[in-house]
Formats: sequence, structure tokens, C-alpha cells
Amino acid sequence: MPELPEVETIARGLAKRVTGDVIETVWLGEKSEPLKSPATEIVATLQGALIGAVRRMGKHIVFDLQRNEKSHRTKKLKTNNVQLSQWIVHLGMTGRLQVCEPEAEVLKHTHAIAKLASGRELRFVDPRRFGRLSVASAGNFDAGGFEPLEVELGKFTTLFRGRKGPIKSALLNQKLLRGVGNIYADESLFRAGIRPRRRAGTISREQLRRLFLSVREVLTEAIALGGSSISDYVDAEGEEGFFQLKHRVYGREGEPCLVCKTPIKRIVIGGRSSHYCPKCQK
DNA sequence: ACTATTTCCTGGATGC
DNA sequence: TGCATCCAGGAAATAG
Repeated sequence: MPELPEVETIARGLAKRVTGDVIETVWLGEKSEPLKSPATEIVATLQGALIGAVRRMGKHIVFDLQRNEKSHRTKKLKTNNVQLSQWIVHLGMTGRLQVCEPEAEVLKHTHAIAKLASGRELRFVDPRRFGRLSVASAGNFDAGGFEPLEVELGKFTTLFRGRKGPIKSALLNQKLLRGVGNIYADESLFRAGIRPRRRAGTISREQLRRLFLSVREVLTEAIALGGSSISDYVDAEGEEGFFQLKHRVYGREGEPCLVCKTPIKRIVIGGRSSHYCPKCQK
């Protein structure tokens, strides 16, 4: 389940492999769920575009595209405008972007194939179809709230002010912070010593400071280890991440807390399983 | 203006 | 072994 560290890892891998390449043709599958923009628009935006950069925004992978606008040639001057747009991919739960040779077997649940000028193909595969593809003109894409690794402490603190809902839900709310998902929310709350059900607005300034630092710490460590490989996650090179080995509460229900040996509890908050240590987290 | 709940999807795990 | 059921969860839609 790609969250910020996994998406960052994937985006970096893709950037290495496809930056500077040109998308020649695009094939889109029958299923419409993965398409957030109209199919015709996606094809028109991608075909003939040069990939200028690949980067992450929240849990989205953004391809910065450049294409030469169909210039209306006037008598006096040829306008050769470069049109800037973006291809935005959200991997959902099970989405993958693979760069491969055209001969490679087309996996079941392949929803899009972009043929590149280098001869390779960039494919979007997503069995569960929670992933989404869209296009936007440059600068028009809104990825949501603040980047957790860029936001300042003061701003971070105000995000939770007056909120009656559980802090866990607030951390997952992409309109506040973008990129934190279930694993990293649980891990951050454990390190900050805050229970997931704590109402966000009741958390002290000092505790929020701890949470702020914990979120940064957890995400930074996870990126350094290539993310968490749960079920079948692999990055752009097909490599697994290793942060799952560092999980202190996520997926450890019933196992002893690594700090105090108390069994880790699992509860459901807003439909999400939430793991915490009843002794270490208040 | 919020927050809470439901819905979308398939494959793997579990139960009988 | 086979079949039904449940569960994972991000985000949008819907309900409160």
C-alpha cells in the first residue's frame, strides 16, 4: 500500500529511468475506474510529450510533460510554444508503474501502456483498481494539504486546532497533510506516545511538537529504507523496501511492545485498523 | 463547516 | 477440495 515513502521511492526510480524520454503512443484499457480524466484527454496530453521530470506530491506521482503546441503558423512568425502539462498517477492500494521491454508479458489488470521513444514501455497495472490516472495543465493539480516533510512546526500545530475527531483520522486526512497513510500514522503516533483515538484538538502543544518530529522521523527513515514492503509492494526497479522490519506497532497486534512488553492492541477508527501500545501511548 | 459512514475493487486468507 | 465469507484501505460520495 504505497504511502509517502513508497511513492517517493517509486518516483525516484522512475525519474532515473524515464526522464527525457518521449511518450509516442498510449493505449488505455476498457475499465474506466482508473481514469479520472476523460480517456481522450489523457491520450491527447500524453502522446508526443517529453517527460521533463518525475516527482512525488503527497501520494501522487507527477510526470511533468512538455509538448510543442500545434502552432498556428502566422505569416510573420512561427510560434513554437511549449505546452506544459502533467500526468498524475495515484497508485491506490495495488497500483504499479512498470518500465519494461515491449516483449514483456502484459500482466492481468494492465490498464495503460505508454510506448516510449527509447523502445521501452511504461505500464500501469492495478488489480484492485483503486489507483487513478489523470492529466492537468501545469500548476493546476491540487495534491491536497501540506507536505509532511516540508511543513513548519507552527503550521503543523494549527492543522489540528479545534478538531473533534481522532488524531489518527486527522493524520490520514490528505487535506491537512498529504502522504501519510495507515502505516505511518500508527508508527508516528507510537513514537509520539499518543493514542490514535485522542481527539486531535485536545493534544497539547508539546505533544504536537513530538508528533511533528515523529512524523518526520518515521517518513525519513522509511524513505531511506525504500519504504515498507507489505504484501506485494516493490519499487520501480522491482526491489522491496525494508521499513516493514522497523514497524513497532503496525501489524503487530498481540505481540509485545518493543519498549514495555505490553501486548499491542488493534482497534478500528474510521474503518481503519489502528495499532498502539496501551501503556506507552496516552 | 465538520465528522462519520459507506462504497468501490480483487486476491489472499480463513472457515466449514 | 471447494465454496462462501471476510479483510486489506485511499479517497470520494453520502449521511448526519
